[in-house]
Amino acid sequence: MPRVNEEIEDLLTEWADLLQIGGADAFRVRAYEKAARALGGHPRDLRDLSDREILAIPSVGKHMAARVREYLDAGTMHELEDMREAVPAGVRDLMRVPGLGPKRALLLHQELGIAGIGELADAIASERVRAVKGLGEKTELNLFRALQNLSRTQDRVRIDEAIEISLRVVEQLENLPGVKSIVPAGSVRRMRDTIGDLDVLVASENSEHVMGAFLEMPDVVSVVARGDTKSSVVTRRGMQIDLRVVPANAWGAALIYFTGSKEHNVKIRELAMKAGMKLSEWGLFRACDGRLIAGATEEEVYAALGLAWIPPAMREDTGEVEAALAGDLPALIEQTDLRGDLHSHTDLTDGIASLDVMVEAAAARGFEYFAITDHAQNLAMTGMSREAVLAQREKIATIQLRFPHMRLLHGCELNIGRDGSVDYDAEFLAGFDITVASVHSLFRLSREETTARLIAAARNPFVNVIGHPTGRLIGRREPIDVDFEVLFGVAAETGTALEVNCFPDRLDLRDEHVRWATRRGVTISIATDAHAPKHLDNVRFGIGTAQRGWAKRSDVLNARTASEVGKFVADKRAPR
DNA sequence: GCCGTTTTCGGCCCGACTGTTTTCAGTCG
Repeated sequence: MPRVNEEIEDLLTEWADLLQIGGADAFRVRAYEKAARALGGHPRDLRDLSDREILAIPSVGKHMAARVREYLDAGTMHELEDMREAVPAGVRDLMRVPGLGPKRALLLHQELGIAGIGELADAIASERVRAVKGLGEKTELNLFRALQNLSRTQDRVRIDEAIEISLRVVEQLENLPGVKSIVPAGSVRRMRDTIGDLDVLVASENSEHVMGAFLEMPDVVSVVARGDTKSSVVTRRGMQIDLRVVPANAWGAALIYFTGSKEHNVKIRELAMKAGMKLSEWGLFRACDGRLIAGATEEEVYAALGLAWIPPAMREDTGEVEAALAGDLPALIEQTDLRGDLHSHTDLTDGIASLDVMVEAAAARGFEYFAITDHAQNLAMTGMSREAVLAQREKIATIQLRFPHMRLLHGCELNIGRDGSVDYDAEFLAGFDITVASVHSLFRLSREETTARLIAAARNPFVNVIGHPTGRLIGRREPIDVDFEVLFGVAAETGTALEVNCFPDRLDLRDEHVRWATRRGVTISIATDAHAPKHLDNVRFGIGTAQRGWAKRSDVLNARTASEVGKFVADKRAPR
């Protein structure tokens, strides 16, 4: 169930859409959108705020505050109900079709009585759309394609796939004459967990070659837009790729613009405006005479706005601009800060590589320590018996001799039972250097039962890390329903770390939960859960997720030394 | 509808591309 903050965000966003369809003033619409975002992203639960505190939220004025209050008290916003009456259901749905905004959605409803995506498809099939004044054959064809694409790309692409596709585009274009720089920008650069479409930025004084090559890439099935500086294509699997070409002196400004997010861009453009400047992808200019102030690098553009350089992962307008203005941007965790990995598997359980191979792969990455955490006995089919555990421990002791610079930790991934209990008895658990405990079953329990289950595990003195705490599998399995505020409180109190699992289809905890957890004082473990040597490279996705959650080095367990990790474990085991 | 250490009224982010237009509205990011 979403937090009340998100419920209110959804309602005000819907309200903004309905206003837009009704032809309301664009700035009024934007006021609703801004308020929706401000309320949805507010760190505290709106139920816990006084009226005065709600009114103090930026972009929330007395009208919005009154609506929030009405919703909190009565569970409804009566004016919104009225709006819904006025705009036929389904018209708003039409706006999901790329190429259809509020104006055309309303036009299609007024002229053809269309009130839904299915009806739109029928109207296109019977060539009625082209007959509407202001639309035409081309528009009809574009809408047809957009509808086809919509069904194909319901699912966003995972970050790892998106990076791979971007790099293929880069490879095909980087050696063309005149290309000075080329990078994937957009949400890939911000390391979002899933990606809608790809943005690639090129620095070149002459866009002709690169544009031509882009439009003719083998994977391209249709060209959505083509221009001198900007083109968009759709690939065979339905992914849209935008290419933007700018001169080198605008590189920084364009990189900011094209990295986004949109909300971040709007925020810093407002900042520029207030300071008598104008920011666009072409540079930062003096408003009075249009003179260029900055543009070649991101750093100089941010600096001219009075901001430190903001890491791409933070650019979501969730407070980073304010933090940069105040000069207290956090120093984010970097991949180079990580000293080891605290979650990995071998072919003793469900990994595909032997202990030796995994250890060698970890050593090759320069780790100072490496925990082997194969599955505990209760995991059907693959879990380790006690004998297998002890045999592995002996083997690790032998291998350790070959790796004097990397401390091997013998750990285990425990299974959290329905009641929060884990495998083995206390005495046996005490033999491990560290443990990870994870939910591997019963993902659909109630929030109460799930929360109780996880806090019971967290209170176990022999549980050091909760692995992939929500169990989500992106695009395949919903997260378990847990009261995070309670879980984070207990994790902080008991000295239990929560994992940021680096698998690109997990990224669990996710970005916003990392931020919430670390704010509550929870330690996180950025762990690969590697089942093969190449999985150790997934750490960059975990780092991206942690950065999106504003995690600092001090928040991260495996950024500490081996002896500090040992102390983290010992402290929890010590009787209080 | 929100906001203000220049303003309580008059502003509000910026530019590219498309299609159906005779000069620009709509959409997108």
